[in-house]
Order: sequence, then structure tokens, then C-alpha cells
Amino acid sequence: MGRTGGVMDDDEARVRLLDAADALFYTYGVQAVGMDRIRAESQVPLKRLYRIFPAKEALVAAYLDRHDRRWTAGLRRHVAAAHGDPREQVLAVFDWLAEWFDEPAFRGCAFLNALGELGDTPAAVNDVARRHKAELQQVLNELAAAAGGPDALGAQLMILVEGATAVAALAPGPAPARRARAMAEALLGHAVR
Amino acid sequence: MGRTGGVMDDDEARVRLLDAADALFYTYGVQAVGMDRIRAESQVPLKRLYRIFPAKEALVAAYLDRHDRRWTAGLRRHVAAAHGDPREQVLAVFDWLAEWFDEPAFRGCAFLNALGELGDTPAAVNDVARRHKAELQQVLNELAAAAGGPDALGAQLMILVEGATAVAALAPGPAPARRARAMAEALLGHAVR
DNA sequence: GATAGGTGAGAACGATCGTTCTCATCCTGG
DNA sequence: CCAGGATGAGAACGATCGTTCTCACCTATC
Repeated sequence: MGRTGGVMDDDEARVRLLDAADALFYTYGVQAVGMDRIRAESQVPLKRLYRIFPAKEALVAAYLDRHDRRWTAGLRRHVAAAHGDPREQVLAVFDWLAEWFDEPAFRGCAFLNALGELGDTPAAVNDVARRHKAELQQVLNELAAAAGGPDALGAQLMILVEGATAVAALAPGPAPARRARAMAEALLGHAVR
Repeated sequence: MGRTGGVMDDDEARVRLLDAADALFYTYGVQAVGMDRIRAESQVPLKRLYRIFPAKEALVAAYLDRHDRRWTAGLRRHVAAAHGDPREQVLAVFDWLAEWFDEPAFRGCAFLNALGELGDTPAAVNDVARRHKAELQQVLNELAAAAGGPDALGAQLMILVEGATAVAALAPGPAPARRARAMAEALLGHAVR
């Protein structure tokens, strides 16, 4: 059948392509990275690349989709590992952001970057970006509700998360996350009274 | 002398080029807009275009520079026109953001978009983006100091401004600005006690 | 009114990119 | 050992882009 473990089966090729796409598209932007650079970084021949992803647009959409899944899963995992107190879980969001901002490869929100670069087309990019932000908003809404905050708390946390990310995009480092964390603490304090 | 009012002198050509660059680069992204599209929109011949801006990079830098100056001046004007109370001036920032988010052409922060698209090169883009954010931070610091807030207030307002802008980039409309305004009100309330 | 210099419109050029095609090579089944 | 189908490496193709060049035309001076 040929898929019993040859030199590189399609699944591994797909992983390597998405690894290369993630590293290159996120670092340099989508339009600045050509398919040949993806091929060089992934070591997957062009022919196979185009068999797995029939066009660049499909690769971009798959990159954003996997980036979204990993990002949100990382956030959820970090939050779940936090101390049981729901308020601590809210604050854990910002601790996780601080770690993210400190990564050398950090370059802001991949979805806002892609959207700013590509505009509304192709629609797949827009869809993934919107889905990502809706998912983040839902995580924050759940945490806000568990912490007993008012209805607006989820949306307020969203502004803090996005604000810290945008500020860190121009001046990387954990400082914006810590500031946003302090603001979230104030919001939670308010919610209590 | 030739500059006494011919059909179109270089100053007018420059304005038309920057108008076209602003509309097109901001809406569609820098890389997605070719020089010929700038020529078509501005009605300035290519030859003249390249005499005024010797390369696309120079046009992009000039576009971002003028965009920055207009944006910051608009903010300062709106803030200055607000009620004399320094706290009202802080809140006026978010009223101005609400108006901005409601413009049909709104597509998030032009500088973050350009930075996300182009990465660190060319350096001119990076410089203008950094200068823009530093200027915004200074405006907010001044307002925070005038309102008698703590040292951190300026940086906190920055996170609110950037957060509202990022959220609005995916879901345009004044709602994020209003929410950020409410959060700023809470910060000012805290600062008072 | 003739001429020289600059202008506008668009063709042309070289590079790059997304995508496809060629062909030598290799692995598989008989 | 041999035929054949798939694979990999990279050339090739068509489109697009940034930039430059051509050339007819206009304008302004002597």
C-alpha cells in the first residue's frame, strides 16, 4: 500500500509543510514567503506540496487553522493548570500571554497580521481569523462567568488581551501582559463588591 | 519657472499620490497594491511618480508618515476640544476612537498592519510605526498626568486604546471603544481615591 | 515660426512568484 | 531480471510587479 513507513509519507509531509508555513508565514508575512521557500524549509518536493495543498491559499488557511488550534489549546491548558480559584484562572490568561510575548519568535497576533496583509480576500483567511477571535472571546466569557464577574467582564478581558498583544507586537517582552494582568485584577476586585 | 500654476505641479502631484497611497495601501495592504494602481488612482504619470518618490519604499514610508501625522493631530484636536476637565479629556480619546471605528474605511491600525505585513524590513516602516506608537503613548501619558492618575495610567490607557482598535479591526463599529471608555472611567475612579 | 528641453502615455525589461511539466530514477510486482 | 507506475529535482511557463526607456507631443524662448 505504500503508506507503511516509507521515507516520508503524506502525513509527515503535511506536518513538515505546516511547520515550515507556520515559521515562515508568521515571521515574514504570507506574501513575502514564496512556495519555493516553503519547499526548501520543509524539504518536501513541490509536486508533493501541491498534491497535499492544491494552492497557496489552501496552505495559508491550513497554517492559520493549525495555529489557531494550538494557540487556543495552549491557553486553555495553561488556564486549566492554574490554581482552582476562578479568579486565579482569569489572571492565568495574562501569565500565559507574558510567556508568549517573551518567545523570541513572537510577532503579534498571526490572525490580525494575516488579515491586515490580505484584506477580506481570500475568504478562508477571514473565516479562520473570525473563528479564532470568537473562540478566544468564548474562553474569556467562560472564565468571566466562573469568576462571578458582570456580563461585560468577558468583553473587557478581550480588550485587555488584544491590547497587551498589540502593544507587545511593537515592544516585545512580558511587560504589557503584566500591566494587563493588573488591570484585570482591578476589574475582578470591582466585580466582587 | 514652470511652477506658476501649470496643469499639475509637483506639490499637487505629491498630494494626489499620497491620497491614493493612503486609500489603497490602507484598504488592500501594501504588497497587494502595485505602483500602476497608484498611478491610475492618482492620475499622476509613472514618470512623475518616480521623480517624486524614487521607489515604492519611499512612497510607503511617506504614506505612513502622513497617516501618522493626520491621525495623531486628529486625536489631539478632538481631545483639546473636549470639556476642560482633564478626566473628560481622557475619555474623549475613546469617543474619538468610536468615531474612527465607525468609518466605513476603518481597517485597524495602519502601522500594525504594515508591520505585520512587511516585518522588520524596510527599516523605514519600522521607524514610522515605532514613532507613531511612542507619540500616542506620550499623548496618553500627558493626559494621564493631567488627570492626576498614577504613573501606570498612561500605559494602561495605551493597552485600552490598542485593545479596542484590535477588537474593532475584526468587528468594526463603536462598541469596543465604548467598552474601553467604561474601563478608563473605572481606572480614573480608582485613581481618585 | 523654428527649435530644444521637458512631459505624458504606455511599451519594455528584468526579476519574482505561483503553478505545471519533463524526465531521469527508483521501487514494486511478476 | 524486467516492465511500469510513481517520485523527486528542478526546469519551464505565464502572470505580475517594480522600474526604466521610447517616442510623439507640447511649451517656451530667440
